Amino acid sequence: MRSRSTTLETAILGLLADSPLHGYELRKRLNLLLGSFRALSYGSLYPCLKSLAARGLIEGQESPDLPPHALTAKRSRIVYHLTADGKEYLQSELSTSGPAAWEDENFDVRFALFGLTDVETRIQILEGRRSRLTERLELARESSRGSSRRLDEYTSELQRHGLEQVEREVRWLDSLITIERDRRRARSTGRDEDRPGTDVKEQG
Amino acid sequence: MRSRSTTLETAILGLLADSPLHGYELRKRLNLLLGSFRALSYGSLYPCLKSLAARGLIEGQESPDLPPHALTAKRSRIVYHLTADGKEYLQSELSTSGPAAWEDENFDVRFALFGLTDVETRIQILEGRRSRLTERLELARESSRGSSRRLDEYTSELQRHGLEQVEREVRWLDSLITIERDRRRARSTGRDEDRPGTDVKEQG
DNA sequence: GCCTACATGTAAATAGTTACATGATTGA
DNA sequence: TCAATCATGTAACTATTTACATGTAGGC
Repeated sequence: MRSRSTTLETAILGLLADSPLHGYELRKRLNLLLGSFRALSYGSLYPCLKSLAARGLIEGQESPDLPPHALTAKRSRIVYHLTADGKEYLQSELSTSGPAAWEDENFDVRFALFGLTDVETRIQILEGRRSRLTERLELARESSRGSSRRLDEYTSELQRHGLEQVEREVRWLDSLITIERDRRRARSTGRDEDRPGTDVKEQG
Repeated sequence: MRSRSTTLETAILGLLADSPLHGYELRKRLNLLLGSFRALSYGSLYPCLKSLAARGLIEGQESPDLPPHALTAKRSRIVYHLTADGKEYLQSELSTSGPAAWEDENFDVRFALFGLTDVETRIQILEGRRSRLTERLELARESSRGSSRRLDEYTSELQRHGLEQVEREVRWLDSLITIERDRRRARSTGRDEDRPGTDVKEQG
């Protein structure tokens, strides 16, 4: 119970907001969610679930219903669902748009949960992320100019490639920002509801 | 002295192979080397230097020479240089090309030190890295096909973007592999020396 | 006088992974 | 019967950052 990563906690709460799940299944979804590689181990997942349960944000109950074709119950699995406190906490987390939301460690998870986030917050996070990346590009170019000794062939190729990847991500963000701004506009000219998220996810 | 990351150690030894440096300066170079962002803190650097010194791979001495315009010595700085053991160790590290060399944590450092690595090893690392990435692409595509429930709009966009970045890196590796194969060919048809690296870095 | 950069270092906190321990179920 | 997948969990280890502690030197 020593780790208290908001990243992992938010990801778990976000998935549980969709449907109740047990640890094993949760892990698979999490690995799918977070870029499909970057495996998360049980050693971090289960302690985190315990911690969330201890704080009353989720509740677990040993699965009562047997799977369709099973004769006896499998190894008892603990299905977790969000409590009212948990829902409230998740919504308050998802409505923040400070620097924490667009740093490397958190951005992916926050983006993956955009379906539960309102348009205004989505735009703020995307713009924050964008300025974070352009700031990096500035620093990198500045330090490569200011550096007295010029770099080794391979080192400079590594840097060039790194910068290119970041530039590409900035363009990706630009296209996303455009889309979200259009959505905001469409929303304000149409119905003027402002409930978070509910009308954003799934339209096909 | 509790951390023994080969990544950081190799990076330090690689930089010291070029010229002796003190910790403060070493950190700046390290941050330049490793993609120009991803700052490394003193809290990991200094303990690592101590550990390397304790194992006899590097040696530190309080700077004897004053900077040109100084009246008194600045706060004593400790300039580290590679020992004979350190050089040997570094060369043995740089001649390995196993999976460890192409995993995420190590690849960048190994690539940045290609100037001290021989052609054959360079090619093996690049090819290993390439197959590691294509393996990931396979897994990701497979799991997205096999997944029963289709993904949320934002989640699938995140995945699409992630896959695109990896695909791009594969093409980058392809071009590097081509270059290195040409070099190997040029080398074998020309002079047939096989000393590692010395004739690869700096030709302008 | 104060802020920035230089310079070295330690202790505690953070965020995980790996290896271990246990055991049921399913299919070849 | 043997391996793979399902399922939960703990202890030890790895690697790192953050905050602290200390002090010098140069510019405004």
